[in-house]
Amino acid sequence: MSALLPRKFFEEPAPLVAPRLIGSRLVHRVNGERLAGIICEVEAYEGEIDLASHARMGRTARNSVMYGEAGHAYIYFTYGMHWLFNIVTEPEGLPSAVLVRALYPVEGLEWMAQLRARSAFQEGWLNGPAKLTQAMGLDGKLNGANLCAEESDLFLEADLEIPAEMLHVSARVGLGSTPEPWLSQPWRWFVERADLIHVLEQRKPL
DNA sequence: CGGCCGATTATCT
DNA sequence: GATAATCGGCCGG
Repeated sequence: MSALLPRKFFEEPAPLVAPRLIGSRLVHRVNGERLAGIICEVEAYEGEIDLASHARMGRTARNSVMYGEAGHAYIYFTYGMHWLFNIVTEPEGLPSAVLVRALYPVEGLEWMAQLRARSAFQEGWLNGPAKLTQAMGLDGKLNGANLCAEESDLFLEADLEIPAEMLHVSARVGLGSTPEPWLSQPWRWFVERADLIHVLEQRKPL
């Protein structure tokens, strides 16, 4: 049994929580089966001051879970067709979240294949924020879900230590006309050569 | 390869 | 009425 990431883990600024999430395991229990992937790309969105964040215009119906307790799921719909999955950070009242942009698939690959039949390659199933929600079966029904409760069907487990040389940082992507300095803020973290994660998995001590 | 473009609709001005 | 924390297909070099 792996350890559930506790509430405390998430009660910090998103740019601190985001890199620590790399290597942890996101699990969705569906029909008694586990769908799971190792987090290998994230972005931080921190506070109303961050002009790339949904919270930049203050609290609205859509972004309200960002203002709530840390360790809940913020799942929103965009581009008329895609769901994106975020993890809320910071204590209540401070709107912050970490967008999960890529996973490496490790459990429930058969189900993922069903959910994402159109992609031929397993490698490509979870390497994008909208692709991973589709493969993991995440959508608006799970918006606000508590990720830290024992009985939750969606949660995170401590898992891999990613070697520092595999972890990279860059500006966030897809922000359009966001003004500086927010456009260039180095708040994206990702694993280069995510395919090597399966080697790390096999080396894991029991 | 890389870059451009259309899809499709909830949300906010 | 405009925009969007994207994706996949199509085009040209």
